[in-house]
Amino acid sequence: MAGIKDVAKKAGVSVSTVSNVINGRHAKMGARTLRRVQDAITELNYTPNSVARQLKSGHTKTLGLVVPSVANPFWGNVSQLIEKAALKRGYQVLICNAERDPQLEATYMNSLYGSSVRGTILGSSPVSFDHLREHSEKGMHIAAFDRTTQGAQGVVSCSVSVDQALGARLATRHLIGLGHKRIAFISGPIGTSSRIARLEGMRSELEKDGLILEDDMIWLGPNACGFGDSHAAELGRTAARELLTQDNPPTALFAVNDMYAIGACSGARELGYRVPDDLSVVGFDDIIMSKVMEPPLTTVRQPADQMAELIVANLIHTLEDEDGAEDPHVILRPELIVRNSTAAPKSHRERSHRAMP
Amino acid sequence: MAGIKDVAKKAGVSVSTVSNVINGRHAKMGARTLRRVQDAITELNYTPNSVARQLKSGHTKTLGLVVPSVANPFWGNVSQLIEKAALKRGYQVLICNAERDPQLEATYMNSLYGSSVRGTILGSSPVSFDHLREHSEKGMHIAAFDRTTQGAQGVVSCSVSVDQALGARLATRHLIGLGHKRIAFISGPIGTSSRIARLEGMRSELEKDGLILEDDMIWLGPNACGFGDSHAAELGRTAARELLTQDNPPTALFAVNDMYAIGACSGARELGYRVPDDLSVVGFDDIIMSKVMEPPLTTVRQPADQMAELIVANLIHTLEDEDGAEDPHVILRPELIVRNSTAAPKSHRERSHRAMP
DNA sequence: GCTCGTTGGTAATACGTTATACATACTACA
DNA sequence: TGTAGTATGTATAACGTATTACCAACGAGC
Repeated sequence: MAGIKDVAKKAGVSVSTVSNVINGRHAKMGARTLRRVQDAITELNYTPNSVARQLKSGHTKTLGLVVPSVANPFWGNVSQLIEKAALKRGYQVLICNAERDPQLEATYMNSLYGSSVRGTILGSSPVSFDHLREHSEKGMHIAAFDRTTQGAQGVVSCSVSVDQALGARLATRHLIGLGHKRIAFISGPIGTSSRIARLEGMRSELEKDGLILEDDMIWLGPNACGFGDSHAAELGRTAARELLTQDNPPTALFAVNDMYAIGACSGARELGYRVPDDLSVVGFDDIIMSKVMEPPLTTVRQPADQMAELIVANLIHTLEDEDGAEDPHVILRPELIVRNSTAAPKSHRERSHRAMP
Repeated sequence: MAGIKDVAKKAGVSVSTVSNVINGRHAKMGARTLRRVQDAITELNYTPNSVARQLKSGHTKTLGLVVPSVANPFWGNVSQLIEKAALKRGYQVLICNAERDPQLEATYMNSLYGSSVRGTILGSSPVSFDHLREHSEKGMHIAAFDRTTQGAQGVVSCSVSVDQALGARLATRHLIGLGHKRIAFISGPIGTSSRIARLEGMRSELEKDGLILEDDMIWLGPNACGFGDSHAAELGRTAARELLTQDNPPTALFAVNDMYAIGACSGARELGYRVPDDLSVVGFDDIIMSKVMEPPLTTVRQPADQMAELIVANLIHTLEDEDGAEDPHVILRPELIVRNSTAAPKSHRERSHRAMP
């Protein structure tokens, strides 16, 4: 309610002087005047209106962050890490839950652009970037998080991601090493580039051993379902039930992320399967929950804190310097964390036993 | 980059005319002019600058949301529900992770106020509202979520919460009914009103049966620790380890929320305890994970979706109508969800067994 | 022919802040 | 005394939009 003018009037100085005080330009200012202005500010409980401020300056110290949904613990965690990294550099962040919906993403992007945001971080999103091209052309800097930038030339200014295919290969290799031959992949709708990469990584690793990823070993959720991430665990549960009740069920599951994996464990248990004795499960992400659940989940870790730091640093760099980040496209190595949800398949163990004595 | 002026120039009309088109006031406007303006808008790829718009109109259709941390799945979920409820009514929401820190809360509140936000929803926060009084006086409408409004007269305009003490009593009664006598309470730093209410609810229910909540049955985390919610599971794990290794350990745990409960289960297992055979655990919130973990967690459900709807509706109502919401302070009933993490204590079962035959 | 209302549009101003350029008063020095 | 130099402030034009008041043209009714 109180504006800079009110402060000026109360202190008996000009608006400009108050502005100078606010912005720390009181180097060459009378001590008495400075004092009076400060008193007036506290007395009127004055807060500068940043809307007006940014209208003037043309840009905000604000980053957009578009994620599938903060209800998914992975993205909730990432959001917080990104916010912290941004805050450290004097930037705020606007979080948007786009539910992997291109339409929604575009809407949010428009709204961000209208709020003078000129840099936004895009969490795992649809393969195509076409719906965002116009924003990029208008001057929005887009940073891709957790996805390749394939098909995004010119619209994405920087990116940070784990090598998705490698992560999938590590998981698959681990399962193959344990003796599994029939391994299923479970995921929701596979419309995003990171999910495709994980599926293909798994397929290619299997093929190295002459194994083939059959169609009945790929579970991609109900057709055309627009579920956000809130239902991931639920879907994982359904996936396990359907896969395990079919003829010739898998002995191991590779889930596209930890929430699906956790749900799958639950679904398997309901059918009387024990994890890992009767079924091995590998996840992706290494969310906090994975360490703490029963059994602790074998999973592929994404170094979320490091990724958050990098993406924020790079985006701000491209925003502030004209010449862009020195290394705009970072790909990190994921790490396989072996815990207790994986073991040799039953048949294999029995064979080994017989062979042993 | 393209402003309303550019559109006007391109269409050969005045700025005001374009403004009229944008805001749907083209009722009595020449079809040809309208057409030209619309063409110019799409051609220039024009997006209205909402910063300028709100500077003019003085207020934004934006709500603040201050939560401990979206990295906690409960708050992540709540945030998404609140965002959805707000969007439905044409409002955006700004999410802030304040880590239960009064200082940070005040900082965020200032920043929100400076962004012309005049209504914010405050997730479980410190007991005292003193640090927010000044904002309330400046005209910020504050809605309390998941907490009582005690000590908040005049600063909070509406609130939605579950009856925290009742929830704790339901949980405690359930454990007492199973035969537990030595029940521990685990929580992080107990600086928030909802946590105090849960602790006191438990204490009072125990006393109904002549049971006393000893000091060594209350675990409140490391002294003066400023942890946000990211570490809740970790803390729960530590809690269980410390409580179970002391003399005369508890037979049941009531955790202040599900994340602590899940962590506690993990910690107990590491010590060789089986849940629920050797130790019963009850949580609070009923996050998605609770249903899906092993064993499924007995917990006190907060109807998060309903709460989100109510708080948003009430806050917007007080914002738009001068006379405030008709029922500004809603207290809902929590519900005990009995799953598989609770059972009769061992001693009790043995006694029963001996008595049986 | 005159006023009046209607239709389709324009011009000007305000919103709260910042930045630029300029004004004053005082000091130092020739 | 005049000139330059140096502190210390101030006036004012943007920023992009929304609103208010206003204007022109054109019939219609008197």
